[in-house]
Amino acid sequence: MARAATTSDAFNAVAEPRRREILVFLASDERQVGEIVAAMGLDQPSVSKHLGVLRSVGLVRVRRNGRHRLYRTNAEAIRPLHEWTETFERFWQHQLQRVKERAESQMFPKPPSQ
Amino acid sequence: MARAATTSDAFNAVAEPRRREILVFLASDERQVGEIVAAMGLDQPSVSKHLGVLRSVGLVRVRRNGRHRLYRTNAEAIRPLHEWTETFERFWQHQLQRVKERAESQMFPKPPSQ
DNA sequence: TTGACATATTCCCATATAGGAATGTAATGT
DNA sequence: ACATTACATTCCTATATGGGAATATGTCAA
Repeated sequence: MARAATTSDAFNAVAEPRRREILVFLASDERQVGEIVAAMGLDQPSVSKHLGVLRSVGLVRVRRNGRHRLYRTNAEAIRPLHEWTETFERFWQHQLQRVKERAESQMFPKPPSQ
Repeated sequence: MARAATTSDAFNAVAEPRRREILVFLASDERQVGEIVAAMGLDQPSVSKHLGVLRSVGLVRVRRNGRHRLYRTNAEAIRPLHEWTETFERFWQHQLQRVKERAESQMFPKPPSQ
């Protein structure tokens, strides 16, 4: 079997770095495609294709305005990723704790027991 | 150009759902490959290959013990994903706020101005 | 040494890319 | 109607995939 499609879910869609950039760029304001092209330094068809992927998994919303199309990030669609990563939060806190404790025991070594 | 390698970063590595399952499974305890195989219902070479991808981006750590290898999730490596998604948190909160306000204005419609 | 066990690696193949180039389509102004 | 602007879509190709099957590697036990 091949790799799952980029359009299969948000995890696959955001694996591409340019798509992450686009999502950040569109997070605060609506933008037309031309603005995204200018900001990303990609050519227009590439941007349109990335937007197509993002649209197909609900990561962006479009609105037509004359001959322009206004895209905006749909932050809600990023929540599942946030929540998945959050399940590991307590573990990396434990790991940091261990690192910290080891560092402190280097600075203030405990006397050998006995 | 083709899609970036699954081994190129954590974003690409976790795009595969079985790898996400493995990471969850290995989050709390060390496990040997055989246990992962049993838990995932994949066959052994597939699991080894997934572990190889996860290892190459630092998402898991291995320790050898006799003929076994003990894998464990390195939660620290998931933090960058968490932090990236976190940049959108305030936006989805705004969006929810707007949805909430619209729902409330349906229940308690404002009188038309003028 | 030989065999059994645990895991990794290699080879195979259908499939999906991302970008580049070219072309299609829809809306506007004149 | 026609040219122009703003996007989307299609075609192309090198490349990486994930699973299955087979095989290699490494470790222990007798």
